[in-house]
Amino acid sequence: MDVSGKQRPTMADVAEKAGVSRALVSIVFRDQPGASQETRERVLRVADEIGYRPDNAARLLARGRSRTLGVMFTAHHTFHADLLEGIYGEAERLGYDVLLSATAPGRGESKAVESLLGHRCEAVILLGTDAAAADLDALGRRTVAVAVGRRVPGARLDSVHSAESKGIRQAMDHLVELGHHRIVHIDGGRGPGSAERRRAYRAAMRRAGLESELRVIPGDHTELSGIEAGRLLLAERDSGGRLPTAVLAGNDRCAMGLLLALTRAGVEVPRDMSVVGYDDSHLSHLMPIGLTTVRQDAVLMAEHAVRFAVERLDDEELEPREAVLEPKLVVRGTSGPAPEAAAG
Amino acid sequence: MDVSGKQRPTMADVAEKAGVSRALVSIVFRDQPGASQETRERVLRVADEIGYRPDNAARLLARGRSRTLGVMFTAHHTFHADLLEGIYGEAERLGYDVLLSATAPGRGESKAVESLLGHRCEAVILLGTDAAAADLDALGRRTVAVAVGRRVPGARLDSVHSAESKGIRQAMDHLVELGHHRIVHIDGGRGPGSAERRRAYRAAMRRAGLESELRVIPGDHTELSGIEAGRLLLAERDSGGRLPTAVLAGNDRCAMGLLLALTRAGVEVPRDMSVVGYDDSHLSHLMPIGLTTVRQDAVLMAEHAVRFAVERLDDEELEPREAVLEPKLVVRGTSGPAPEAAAG
DNA sequence: GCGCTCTACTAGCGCGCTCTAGGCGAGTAC
DNA sequence: GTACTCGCCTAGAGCGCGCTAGTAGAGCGC
Repeated sequence: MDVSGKQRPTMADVAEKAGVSRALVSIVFRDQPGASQETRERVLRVADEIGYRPDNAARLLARGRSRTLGVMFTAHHTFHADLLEGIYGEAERLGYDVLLSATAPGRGESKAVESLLGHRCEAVILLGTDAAAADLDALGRRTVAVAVGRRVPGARLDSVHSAESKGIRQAMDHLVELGHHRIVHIDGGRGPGSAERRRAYRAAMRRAGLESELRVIPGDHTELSGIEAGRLLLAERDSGGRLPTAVLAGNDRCAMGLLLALTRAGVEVPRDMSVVGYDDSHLSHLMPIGLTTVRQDAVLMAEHAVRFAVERLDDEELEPREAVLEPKLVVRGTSGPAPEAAAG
Repeated sequence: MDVSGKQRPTMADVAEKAGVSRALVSIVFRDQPGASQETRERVLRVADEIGYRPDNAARLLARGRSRTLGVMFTAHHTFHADLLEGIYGEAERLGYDVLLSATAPGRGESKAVESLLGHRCEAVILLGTDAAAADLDALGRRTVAVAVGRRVPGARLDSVHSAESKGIRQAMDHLVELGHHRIVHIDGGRGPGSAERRRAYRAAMRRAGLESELRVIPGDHTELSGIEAGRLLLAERDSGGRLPTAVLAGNDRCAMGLLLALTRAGVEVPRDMSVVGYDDSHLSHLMPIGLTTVRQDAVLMAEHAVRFAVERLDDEELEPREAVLEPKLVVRGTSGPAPEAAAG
């Protein structure tokens, strides 16, 4: 009866077995008016019996709309994982399905996006893209796109990011107030938001009259870059230099790596050095004394991104919009008074 | 000309503009024989001009097969991120597309799987599922499914996992050889592989004549559980107890959390305590002195999983198979001689 | 001339669904 | 009676593609 291979049952099978037309089955499954309660129940029962499930591909095709959002993310970024949770929630609320596509070594952003578009996503949400602005502009013209965590001035797409400069300014004010002078920044290379953070760091150093101490160590938003920066600083100390009293990391992952390198080498945080991260990803809460970091509300960002996408789907003519969320410094245990200040 | 909304161009548009039939365009895009080189180039050029891209939904529908694998994973698991990379690679090699669906708070495994199936994935690969064996069996009967990182004896699906007991045995042998007696295991609750690891730990302790020291602290494969276990141990020490000399963590994330808790509290690893992880995820390489861990080759596991899925798609009648990969202890910096042994 | 093969191409059905247009019977109004 | 509505249901076109069957034309042998 049923053993004839794993042939998916179709609407026609349900219709036949329930003694109604295909159209009626369709109505029932779309939960639309036009069928009696009795028939509805019978159809659903039969469908369940023969294991029928609507075929999305056919559905999309027939409907013309897929009500599916594509999300590009990077597998190893914990902050992206935080964002994903928010995206799933908001998308479900708005009646959209979500498809994921990861970037990974050997699988660049364009491949990931192509895959999504090929699966008929109506819009793509890019988490932390580092594509050229021109490419993003082109993408935005071809389809509905939203960039998260990154400003893309002039490009034809919506973006959601936090006011990087404000976040950095808060962090820097915090450190300066604690008496820090030698404040080093490990940056995020061409990662999303890095340019703004770097700029804000420089500005803050100047404003505090610390231009002479200004120093940016190149990094890339991974634990490894934090570890390497840590090693670099420790090596400098060992060859007679002085450690900075505070480090402003490019993000939490980087801060995490740095902390590991430091604690391993016996540098106590925050007694000997303060460390501030950026993101407030899952990691930051986890640490025993907590990472002082600049909070970007992942859920809020995610919700904005989804809403932008959906609103633009409803009205293609919308001008590109930009949501700039207020970041907020969260002081936890990794920042404290500067050693000099404490010593005298 | 082109401004008429964001209407996706179809094959017919390309055909018309190139002055050929739809079928020919189809041939060109499927890279099939039956078109002259000249025509091929013209069609591709035209397609590029008007921004045509094949519509997957229609494609699947017409073809009957989607050649798409669905992967369920958990957003915050770094080991899953490692697996994903391998999956993408192997799937591409075999000509399959990959669709991702994450589990997250508020989005259980069944939801994630339904989403994949709804998008016409031919097979689903479950990374670290903790679903009941009966559910997995049902899933395996309904579609082609592969469970990664978990044994599912008796269920109608393929599985790929490592020989947990061997891995644990190697780790335990290593610790015992180093003179450790008080070896505690933080387990992974009902997480994949946990039961086997727990059992193997117990067996190893017994074999080493250390039943009296046997102790399992409940955990759940997250950093947090490592931190909490760390706090617990430290609290016990502070109220007069003794720290274990070694901890066998449920996975790397847990080991990571534990290390953070320990180093924060001034417990030096491996001088005061040895820590061994499980997975050899990205994290483990990153740490300055490196985490001693049991290596599960993510890429290899991923490749097996993809191949199992594809092979079963080609031959539905295959008996359920199980790939058991040899794990391998990787000794890095977090394990060393037991304190007592070193002291005397 | 015929039949044959080979290459380059096309017509048109069908995948499983949505959705518009409409049918049918019963009720309600006049 | 006609005219209209309303609730429940169906016929059938079409979504964008893949694919089978077939055609047109060139070349070649006899």
